[in-house]
Amino acid sequence: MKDPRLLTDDALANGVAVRLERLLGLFRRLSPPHELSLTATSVLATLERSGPGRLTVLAAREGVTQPAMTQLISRLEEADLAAREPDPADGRVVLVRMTATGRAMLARRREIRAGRLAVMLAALTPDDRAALAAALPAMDALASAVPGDETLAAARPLS
Amino acid sequence: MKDPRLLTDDALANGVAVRLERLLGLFRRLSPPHELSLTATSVLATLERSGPGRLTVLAAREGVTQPAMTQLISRLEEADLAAREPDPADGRVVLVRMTATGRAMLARRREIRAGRLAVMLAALTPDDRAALAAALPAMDALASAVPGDETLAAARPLS
DNA sequence: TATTGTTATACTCTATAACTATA
DNA sequence: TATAGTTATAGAGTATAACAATA
Repeated sequence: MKDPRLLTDDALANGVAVRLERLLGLFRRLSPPHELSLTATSVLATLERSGPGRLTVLAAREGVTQPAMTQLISRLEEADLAAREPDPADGRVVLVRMTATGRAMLARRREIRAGRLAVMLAALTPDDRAALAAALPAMDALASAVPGDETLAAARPLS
Repeated sequence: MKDPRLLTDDALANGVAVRLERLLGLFRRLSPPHELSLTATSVLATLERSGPGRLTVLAAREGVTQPAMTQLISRLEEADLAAREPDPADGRVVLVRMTATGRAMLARRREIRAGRLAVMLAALTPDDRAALAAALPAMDALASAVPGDETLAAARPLS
């Protein structure tokens, strides 16, 4: 332990896990209230980031069952936030895509959240803000390291 | 914008919000599956951090209604994770506290989560790990800036 | 016969409204 | 009369099991 800036892997994991737990609570309070479930929001975000995908793949990614995803997509479809499309190559498959309305709603929610977060960030010290800014790429790397985070089209339904 | 390390407040807020959104998904997948609801976990964590508190205050903090909290506490009590106590000073009040079992369960969940996170952190570059370690105090400051994050005993039921 | 998705049914969690007990 | 909490009832969201359609 020659370099005090570096923690052991275990200590860092504990530290990050604890902060994520607390920031999760913060995030929930920052988010516009329950017009949309947490999973629904996550599915829309996935569709926006990775493009249209199979229902089975979406279910595996969100950690819910296939029937649950069927119903969730039905609800999103009813609200005009997502849409089902047939797969020309395989008649059994349903491809789920995001609608323009869904994209707009996601953008609006993010705007509200960012606005509230900006108020809180303004209360931090400049050093803290700089540290957060410097950690953004690392957060991206961490989020991208999630197994199964390829494009939806390529991903398989989990072995 | 003389210093490239510093973003505008709005850009930083957007950046942090986007990362929190993605890391939230990561965190959900890292957590041991649904033996305990997200709100239940959050309540236990709050009780551990801030000590015993009123049911009304807990409800306000978690953003759920008072009846929902009544039922949640009943479930936690049945599982021996939390306990109700009367308030000697006011016969209407119920004080909720955490049990030793609840504390142990929370610790076990964190251990599992940290273990899984350690694997993912090991895949990052040393620079990324250092950036995350350097941002931990800022994350604490951010989480502590949440309005109503005083001790539960002092907090009021939200005006 | 295996795979993709849907339907049927039950359980958990939360909300709103009505109620009880204490201040 | 106001406040703290509970009970009653309804709805959203999820899981498991059984089913239909395509490969």
